[in-house]
Formats: sequence, structure tokens, C-alpha cells
Amino acid sequence: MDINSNNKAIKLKVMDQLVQGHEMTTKVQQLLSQHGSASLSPAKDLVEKILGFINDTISTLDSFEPSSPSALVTTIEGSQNASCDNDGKLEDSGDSQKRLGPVKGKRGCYKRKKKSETWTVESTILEDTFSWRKYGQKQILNAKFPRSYFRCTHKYTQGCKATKQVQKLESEPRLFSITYIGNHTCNTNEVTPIIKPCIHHDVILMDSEELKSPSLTTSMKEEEENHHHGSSTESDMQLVWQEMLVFEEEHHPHHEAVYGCGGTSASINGFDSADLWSWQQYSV
DNA sequence: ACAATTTGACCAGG
DNA sequence: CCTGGTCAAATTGT
Repeated sequence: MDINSNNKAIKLKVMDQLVQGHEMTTKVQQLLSQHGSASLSPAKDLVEKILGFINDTISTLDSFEPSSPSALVTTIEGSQNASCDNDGKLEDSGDSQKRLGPVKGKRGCYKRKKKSETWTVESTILEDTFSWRKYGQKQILNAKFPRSYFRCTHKYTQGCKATKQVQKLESEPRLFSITYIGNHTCNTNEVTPIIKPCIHHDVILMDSEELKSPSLTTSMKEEEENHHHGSSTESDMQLVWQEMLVFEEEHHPHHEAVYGCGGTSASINGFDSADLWSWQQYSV
């Protein structure tokens, strides 16, 4: 237990340092992109490679769990479809369609994943090596742009549970907030199997009441614009991470990439590099 | 003809 | 009851 928590602390620390490195590199990339001169393109390539390496390192680190690695994930997957377990097809036997006649199918029951690994990225680029199928679009309250819902193409053929949500940012319409939910379990023989396109993945646990002060959870929930907590010392980051372990990032109104790790959120300005999967453009 | 997207209804959680 | 997430029929694209 003690050793385990110690290892976790070390892991967090290393992760934090990598995040900072990524952050700085991203800023460099941003600066480079502001200058259109062609002479800088080698530098841009280099920066992109560096980001790739950092992501890779983070993925490696991420897959290294000090101990009891699958505890969280197992919990998550085990409680995914609480509502109904008939393989997604169930006819609800009766009054499921109360509103309208024209609904002939059985829409009664579907899985709603409540807990899964999520991580959010803001980027202008919507492409990667996985194939996705759009399955919905919603107008979100207080949001100018609709949110689009994608699932893995192999959801039914291979049971891949990966989904993502894409939404334009109001503040920066060129940027998309992309939320990845769940890992790909499909066997597409394309490149590396599980690469997380961003820094941290985030496990949203609903029933983690033993963690830390619950007031933080609520304080973060409202839609805000101007509180940028700029004054967190790096040395305290480890603490901050633990403190923020309760946070569920839901939205992030400005042009910042929000990465969550166990509910932690670190913001990175102008994350602009391509993520590793290919998204299909949707137009509003 | 098949595959992907669009769109509105349905459903669960808060 | 409202909102966000999912389903599936209809439509569009390849």
C-alpha cells in the first residue's frame, strides 16, 4: 500500500513534468505556426516529432500502473450498462413508445455509459487512423455550436466501445473540443493499437466519495468564463493534482486543451497538433 | 446496392 | 421536467 502510493506519486510527478514539457513544446509550435515562412517548416516538423515522443512517453508511462492496474478499468467496464442487458436490443414490452405512432423500431433500451475513461483535447484537426461513424448530433444548452457524437465503426463487429464527442468552441470556432470516451478495443491493423492522443486519460468515477473535499467538485461544475487559476506553483503540482482529483471537467470555455487524469485537469493553450485518429468532418 | 450521415424521437440522470 | 446521450428511419453519398 505504502509503496504503491509512493509509486503513484512518482508517476504523477513524472507525468506532470511531461505535461509541462508538452505544454512548452506546444507553445513553441504555436509560435512557429504564427510565422508562415517556409524556412521554419523543418522546425515545425521537429516540434511535431517531439510532441509525438512526449505523447508516446506519456502513453508508456500511463500504461505502467504501480499495482492493481485494472482495478479502475474493470470497475468502469463492469458497470457500463446498468439499465438493460439484452444486448442492446430489447423491446421493452409495451409502452415504450408513448409519444408517437411512427416509431416502429424498438428503441426502448440502450446502453448509456456512465463511467469510462475520458480525455479532452482541443484541436483544429479532426483526423486519425481509426474509423468513426457519426451517430448523433445535439444542440447543447448555452452553446452556439452543436455537439456531434461518434462511435467506432467496429462497435458492432468487434464490440469496440470507443466513442468521441466533437464540438466547436464558441470562443474559437476554428478549434474543436474533442472528448474521447473509452479506449479502442477493436483490431484495426493500423499502426499502434492503443495510443492516447493526449496527455492524460481521465477516469470519471461517480462513486468516489472517499477521495477529497467534495466542495471542489461542485465549484467546478458551473459554466464559467473567467477564473483562470494562474497561481499554482509547480512544486505544489503534486498536491494540486491530488486536490483536483475530484474534479470532473465538463467544459472549458476557452481555447485551452483540457486534459484530465483521474479528474485532474491541466490546461494547455492552443494545443494544435494532430491527434492520432482520423475524424470525419461534420458540418453544422 | 451498400455505406455513411442526418435528424428527430426516445431514454436516463440530475 | 430539462438536458445530454443514443437509437434508428430516412436521406444522401460512393
